[in-house]
Amino acid sequence: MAASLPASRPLILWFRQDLRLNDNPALSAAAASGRPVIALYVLDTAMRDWAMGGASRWWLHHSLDQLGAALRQRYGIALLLRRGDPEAVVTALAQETDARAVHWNRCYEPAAVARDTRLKAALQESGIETGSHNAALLFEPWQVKTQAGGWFKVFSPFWRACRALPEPATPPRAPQTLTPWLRPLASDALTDWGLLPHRPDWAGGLREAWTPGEAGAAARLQDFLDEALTSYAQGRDRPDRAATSKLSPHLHFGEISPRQIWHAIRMKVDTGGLTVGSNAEKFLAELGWREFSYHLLYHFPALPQRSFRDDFEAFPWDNRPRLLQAWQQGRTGYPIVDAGMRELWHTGWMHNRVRMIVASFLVKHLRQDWRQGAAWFWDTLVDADLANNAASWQWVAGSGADAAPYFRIFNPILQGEKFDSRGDYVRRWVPEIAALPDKYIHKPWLAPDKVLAESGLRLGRDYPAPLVDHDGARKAALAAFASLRDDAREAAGAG
DNA sequence: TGAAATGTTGGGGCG
DNA sequence: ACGCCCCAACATTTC
Repeated sequence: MAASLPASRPLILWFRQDLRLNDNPALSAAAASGRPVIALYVLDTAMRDWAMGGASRWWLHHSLDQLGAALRQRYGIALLLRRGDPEAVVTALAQETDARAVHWNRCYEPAAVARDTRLKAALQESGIETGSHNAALLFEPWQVKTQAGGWFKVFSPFWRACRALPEPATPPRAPQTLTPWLRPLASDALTDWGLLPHRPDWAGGLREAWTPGEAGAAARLQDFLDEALTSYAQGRDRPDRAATSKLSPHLHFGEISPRQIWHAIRMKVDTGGLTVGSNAEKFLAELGWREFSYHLLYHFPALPQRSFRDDFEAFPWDNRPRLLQAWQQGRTGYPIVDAGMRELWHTGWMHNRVRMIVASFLVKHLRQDWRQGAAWFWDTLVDADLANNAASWQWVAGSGADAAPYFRIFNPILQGEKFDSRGDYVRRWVPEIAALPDKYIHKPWLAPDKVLAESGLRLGRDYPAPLVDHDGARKAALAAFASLRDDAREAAGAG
């Protein structure tokens, strides 16, 4: 009877990286409160480090568009859009509307944690109730502990510990009703935020490749379950096949939760038997790597800026913008590397196997600082995610937790021949060498003149000669690594 | 979630 | 027939 008194003070439901209605604990809490709800998204224009990159902004625009439509259709609630320093915007809105409570789902980036902690204290100080919920992770970073009570620095024991915890709860569906707050509020228009590229509009490839939003995420998951899961363990390494889930950007923006994925997989395994089982295990472990990245970032907040292994701070990087730029533009002369970089530029995404290859190439063959690579990925990936990006780059560089040892240097030719054996992937993204026979598709510079001529390819003109020699670059990288070790030994000896 | 260098073995060509 | 050498093919070690 008293549940929806018009005079009841409102609850602010603050959307952040949880742009969905289903399995959204903050939204469920808002519904359960019975209070009128103000749905808010704040564009953070005050952020200094790690402001959203171009590809992410494109995605955000469409995801907010979808969320706004869903809120309106389902609940008759408008998504209020404001920009500025989120702390100030939320505080001001709470005062403006005499809000009784503010609810949100947690973010785990160090700056967001600090901000939310301050905001929570300030709101409570003014007698406003706050609620923060977990919508983004299977397990909270502080929940997973070693025997000794510390945090994990190695993946396998981390994931084992996760699996020993109670399974994540079954994700609830979106609540039936939310009570709208009827007083009109000034809102920005989404188009005013300039999130979409213009002059030039480089987003054509993104539009072809993606459907941002909760419905798009659900469709993507269903497609993966139907088409790719049963051969995931093998197929996931093949960039020439559509064998991965491509859920990463949806996960980043919270259009789907890892809990929803976990349970969808579980249902599939229960009905599908063993062939699904081992593949599902492999896929769940990928969710595990995501959890591990968040675990690392939470407990080592400098992860995006600083090498996890201290000795790596002394690594003799070869700071040469020309090399970095050739890598960014996909003009290294190594087809598998260039294909990956061009896929990234065109679609805002790159196959995971190829990410490892291009990252290894930048850090080891070109000896450019992993932070340069991380910054480029940050700007160009639609799934750019601070925890995943920092942890993964450090993993490849060898500077991270449980990282690949530095001497593990991918051979871009062998990797290409192994995982893109017929060259389909390379031909798609590096069309100028498409006419080369399979034998030379991953090493055009070894093709005899006759073959080059028949393929209509002038090496060094139509397609670059290799930027560096593989064997020489490999040896140089190993030497640089050795110098790091010697420095450490010397320092220890001197100390 | 590598690759290259080095070591070992065994079949077969050949004098 | 026998020993020698060559060199795949595979295993181990090293970076």
